[in-house]
Amino acid sequence: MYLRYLEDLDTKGQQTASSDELAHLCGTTPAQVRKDLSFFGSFGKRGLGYPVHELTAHLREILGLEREWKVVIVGAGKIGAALANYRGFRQRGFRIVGVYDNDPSKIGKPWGEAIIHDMADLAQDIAREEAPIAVLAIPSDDAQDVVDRLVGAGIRAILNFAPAQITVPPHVSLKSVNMAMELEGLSFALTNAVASQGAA
Amino acid sequence: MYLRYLEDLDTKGQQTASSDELAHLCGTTPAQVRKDLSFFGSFGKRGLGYPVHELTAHLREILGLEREWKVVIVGAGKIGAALANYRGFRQRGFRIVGVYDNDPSKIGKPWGEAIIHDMADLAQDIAREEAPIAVLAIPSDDAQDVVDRLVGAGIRAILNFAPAQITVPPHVSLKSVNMAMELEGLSFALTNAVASQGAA
DNA sequence: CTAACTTTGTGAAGAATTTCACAAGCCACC
DNA sequence: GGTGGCTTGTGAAATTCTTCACAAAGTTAG
Repeated sequence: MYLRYLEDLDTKGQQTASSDELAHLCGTTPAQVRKDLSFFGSFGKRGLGYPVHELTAHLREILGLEREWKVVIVGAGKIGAALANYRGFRQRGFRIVGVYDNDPSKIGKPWGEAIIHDMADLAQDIAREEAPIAVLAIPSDDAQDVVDRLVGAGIRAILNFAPAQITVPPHVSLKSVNMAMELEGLSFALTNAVASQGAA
Repeated sequence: MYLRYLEDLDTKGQQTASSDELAHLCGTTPAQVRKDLSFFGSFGKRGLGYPVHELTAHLREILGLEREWKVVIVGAGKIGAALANYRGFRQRGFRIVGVYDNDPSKIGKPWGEAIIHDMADLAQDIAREEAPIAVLAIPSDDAQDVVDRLVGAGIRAILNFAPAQITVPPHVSLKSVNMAMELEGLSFALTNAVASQGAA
């Protein structure tokens, strides 16, 4: 999150930013900003603040964004389409090297710049391309099954959009985004009128 | 999350579930499950566990899912399409009452079951329909602007898919989902090879 | 060069969350 | 009815996370 705002400031040409300014932008506190950043090193200059451009580079390095990551998208439905078209991925160094589906009527059809591949080829393609990241945009029922195949093919990280709980071995990283669950969280907030404001 | 698994168990016909079993399913600890549930009341039976069907109903009530929520989708792009088509919403009591865009070439076109409306009508429609929830699927640049209009029209909760930090007054609930940021989290995990497994 | 002013980095204090551990309650079986 | 085996609910302990507060270090002005 810090990176996002620092990049903004950088393009605006701002040289330095104080923890106070960053905190205000990110909706947190100056002390939190300083603690967070100090975890990775001592980037700031006392009396002046943090050097925007330099810190941006540092964070990109820490996050591993200086290299290109190959990504496969599994599932050529609406969510898959939204993800494949999303410019943010390419901009940030995530290159989509393949889109896969098991629907015969879709296989071979063009899909933006890519072509939809048969899911049967998934394993060997991952192994050959050495794509470490997969984005899962398929129905829940097949999710765990496909995950197991991905893991078997050597995938190292999965971003899961299927509304299913899936399990992976400890050496594989997993993040799940569940849109229905997010809405349910809002439903709870409305029902209980707590006005629990959340920023992210 | 507990609700999701309890529903699964319920359809499987399971009568009761222990905190141990729920913890295993959800990837947490039995003590955590008990603490969480006890926050809302005393649902379990000692020696036996939690009554699956009954607890499901309780949680649905707590989350406010017994009623129907009207939802508007703002932005008829790929992400909007994915969301509008997503069955999980309807299934869980979220009814999409309108889709809006400001692109003249899209306005009036059919969109699944609905028709794309002009964003200019957004405010009055929200007020008339009394839709309390909006899903934001538009480019970042317009996000804060549209949010302000939604708030002015009386929206009470926003689910934001635009990769922008937006602010709302305290009486409005906000959740943001940022797909690029999720991928960056995975990039960090891979780069630092911590094998930090995350379930959600 | 000095003095006044800023801002970081970080121990220590404080707050929140998670885990532990165990009494109390429930069931089943004899 | 009593006994043994489970499982919840919950104070207390342990851990983690956040905030405070201030010395150290840098900047600017004169």
